[in-house]
Amino acid sequence: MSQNTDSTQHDTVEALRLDRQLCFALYGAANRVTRLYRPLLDALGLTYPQYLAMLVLWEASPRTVGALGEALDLESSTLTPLLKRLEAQGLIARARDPQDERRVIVTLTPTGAALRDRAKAVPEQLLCLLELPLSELGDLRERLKRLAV
Amino acid sequence: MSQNTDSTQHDTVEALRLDRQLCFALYGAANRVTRLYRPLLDALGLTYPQYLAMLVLWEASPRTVGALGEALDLESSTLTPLLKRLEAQGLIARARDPQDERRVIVTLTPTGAALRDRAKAVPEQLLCLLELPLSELGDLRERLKRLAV
DNA sequence: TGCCATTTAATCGCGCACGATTAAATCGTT
DNA sequence: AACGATTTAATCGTGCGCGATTAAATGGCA
Repeated sequence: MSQNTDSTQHDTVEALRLDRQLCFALYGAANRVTRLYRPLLDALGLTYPQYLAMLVLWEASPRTVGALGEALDLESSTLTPLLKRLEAQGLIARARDPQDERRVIVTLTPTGAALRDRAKAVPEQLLCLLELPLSELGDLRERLKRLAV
Repeated sequence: MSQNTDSTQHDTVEALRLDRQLCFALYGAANRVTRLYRPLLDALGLTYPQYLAMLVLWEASPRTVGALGEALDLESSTLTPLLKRLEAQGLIARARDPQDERRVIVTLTPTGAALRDRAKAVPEQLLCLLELPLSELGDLRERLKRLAV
């Protein structure tokens, strides 16, 4: 019985340690990468989530808030304030869709579209900071995309 | 020249798209995993970062705030309020180190230590939700740990 | 001993991130 | 046409996460 108890306790220790490593690795990596982006994005006046929103808009500009939320996997409770800040910076415009007044259409302003030129150096700069071989990058990305669909 | 311009523009598009995929995959995966933990941790009355702090404390209980911050890679500006909430729940105690009044020592209360029993089911539950083969898990963890040291 | 540099947490302000709720517009069905 | 269900953003409250600053204790050195 003493052996049984030991084994159970050992399993608990192992399970919790494993869990710590798994989830913590993801949590820590995300925090570290955000910190890595900060100095690069400061120059553009963007936060990391704002940069992500701009990346999505640079690919296709007039988008509804809902479509942005789908692309970024974010709720309107997160997006609405973020978009208001981008609007206050003059990078985007927000307007109700005349066809369907429930929707809000987000459009890049000329300033917002122009920011793309200054942003194009960011990916390479970040890659340098990451010190991750390009070969591993694609593989890691695919694994993460599949994680917790 | 037109070809040169096209090629440059194409590179920019590609770089920004790649960047979006790389950083976004990490960002999205971290958000999704946090959302996945939420219902499991609600039962324990913990948030995900609070759970991480408890995992660290369950491994070694009297720890300074600084040591916790090192283990979790978090600043005191994040940890102090989080620890105050754990203290308010009766899971930990915070006290100045008599040997060095600058330090604050964090100790598990009996309640906090006992919570470990109820938490031991969490890793397995999460693994089920993740639907990630165990074989991939360790590999992913190692890659993430190396990411952006 | 006295004094300046360093260490350590705490505080403050800002910007996410989310669940729950609300409000308005649209849709469907009768 | 009417009215209940659904869709869509916005709002609210809570809890991070961080950089910058502050305050207190300690250490080191003349």
